Amino acid sequence: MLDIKIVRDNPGAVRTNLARRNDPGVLRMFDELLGHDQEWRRYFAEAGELRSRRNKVTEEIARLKRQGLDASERMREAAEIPQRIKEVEDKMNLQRERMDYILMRLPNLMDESVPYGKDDTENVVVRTWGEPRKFGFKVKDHIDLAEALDLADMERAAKVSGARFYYLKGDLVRLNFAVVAYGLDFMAQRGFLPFLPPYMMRRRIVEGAVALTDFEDMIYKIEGEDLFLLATAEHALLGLHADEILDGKSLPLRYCGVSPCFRKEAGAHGRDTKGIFRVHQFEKVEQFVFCKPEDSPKEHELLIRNAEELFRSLKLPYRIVNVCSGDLGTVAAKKYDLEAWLPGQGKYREEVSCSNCTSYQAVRSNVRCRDRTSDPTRYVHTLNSTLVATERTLVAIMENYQQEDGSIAIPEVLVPYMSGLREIKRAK
RNA sequence: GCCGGGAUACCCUAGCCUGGUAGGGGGCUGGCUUGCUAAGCCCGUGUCUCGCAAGGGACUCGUGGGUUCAAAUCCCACUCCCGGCGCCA
Repeated sequence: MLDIKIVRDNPGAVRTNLARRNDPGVLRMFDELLGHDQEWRRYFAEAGELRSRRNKVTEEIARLKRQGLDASERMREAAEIPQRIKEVEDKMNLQRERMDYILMRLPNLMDESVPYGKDDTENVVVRTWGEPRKFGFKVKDHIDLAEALDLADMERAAKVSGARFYYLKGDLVRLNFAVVAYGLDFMAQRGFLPFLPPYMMRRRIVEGAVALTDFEDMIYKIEGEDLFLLATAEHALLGLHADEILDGKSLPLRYCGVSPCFRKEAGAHGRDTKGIFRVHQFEKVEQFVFCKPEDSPKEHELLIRNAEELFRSLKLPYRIVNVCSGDLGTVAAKKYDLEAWLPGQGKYREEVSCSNCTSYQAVRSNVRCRDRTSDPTRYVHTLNSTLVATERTLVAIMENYQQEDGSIAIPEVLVPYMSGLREIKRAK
């Protein structure tokens, strides 16, 4: 959510930035917002004057009564004010509701370095690491590998739970948790405090983190309760400090969360319908940072570097893209994706998404900071990045580490987390 | 799930019964004073809004309603915390 004060101070600059979204609806909403804000302030001032008068008369009544004098004339005068206050407040609240409606739907301001583009085909590659491996045999995709080695059961998952669910089996289950455990150690070594968050959250907390359009498309609701299934640990980590004023000296707060992630992904039909690349649940180790506004660009670079180091340690070739304006989404001011090379598809595919959300989530969730209690408060900046998301990373490992005999080698760094197992073969 | 107690500013706490300017302590901040392992005193300390500014005004006692000229205080609903009982991998 945009900070209304920033909007008031620089309406022209904010409008120019929003115009880069190339969405006429956004500009229309923005212009409406300015109108509602002016009206709101007018009614706000009027209500303030009325309350001021009422307070003065009320004080006078209290004074007269203390002195044992007759206050009935004053009380008659005061009696008519509450009705008028209510009328003005109703008008004021109507304007406020319309403002909030718009503010909850306007996207974040984009960073200047975001490239202009219509969709994900126009993201800009900023660097590439590693060479796609040359295979001396016919390469399989992860679906064929899983089937040949009996590492997953998609058909029975469809029977039990529907499309886009899966059973992992055998050593692939162990590899899944090896990746999580490795990721967790990796983060702890870098001073990120690990959290295992609640897997369900109230609406207020989710709304503090995501755009409302994403809400319906992505989040599972618990029937009959004000609870929603976690789509990423990011949301729960942000919610940790909702409505708090953080001590500036404690910033940056560098956290990591490990959790399952549940996603509806409505509208994604037709893409990646097979296999475990795009699914309704997976596990993820997530990086999350609360920092001072001036520090967010360098924290953003830190988070993407962490993800890169992890993928390098797994020896998975990847590239980093700077996500363009048309693919950026509502919440992030700037986003890097890490795309790993998938030999089975012959493409780089998204494994990691690393966002600088600036103050967008902090305003929605009301997270502020200050160095001294006598200083004014400021909204913090928040950043989040995948470190590693298991099912997608399993796909990358399976396809990149496949061997001519059909088995899959275990990346060196994961061997200790697999009790020394070095390759996954077909069980006898 | 049941019974009882509670939620006051950055932190702690008084006020609630009996409605009438939210008081005290700590912390932080700025200032003043005194010759010294520091102490004392004073201003400030949340949100919104009007104003170039100086400075006004409103709001804020867990949340939302209600009663009243006036609500931290009375009434209703809800949330969370603490204690006891019950249930429980």
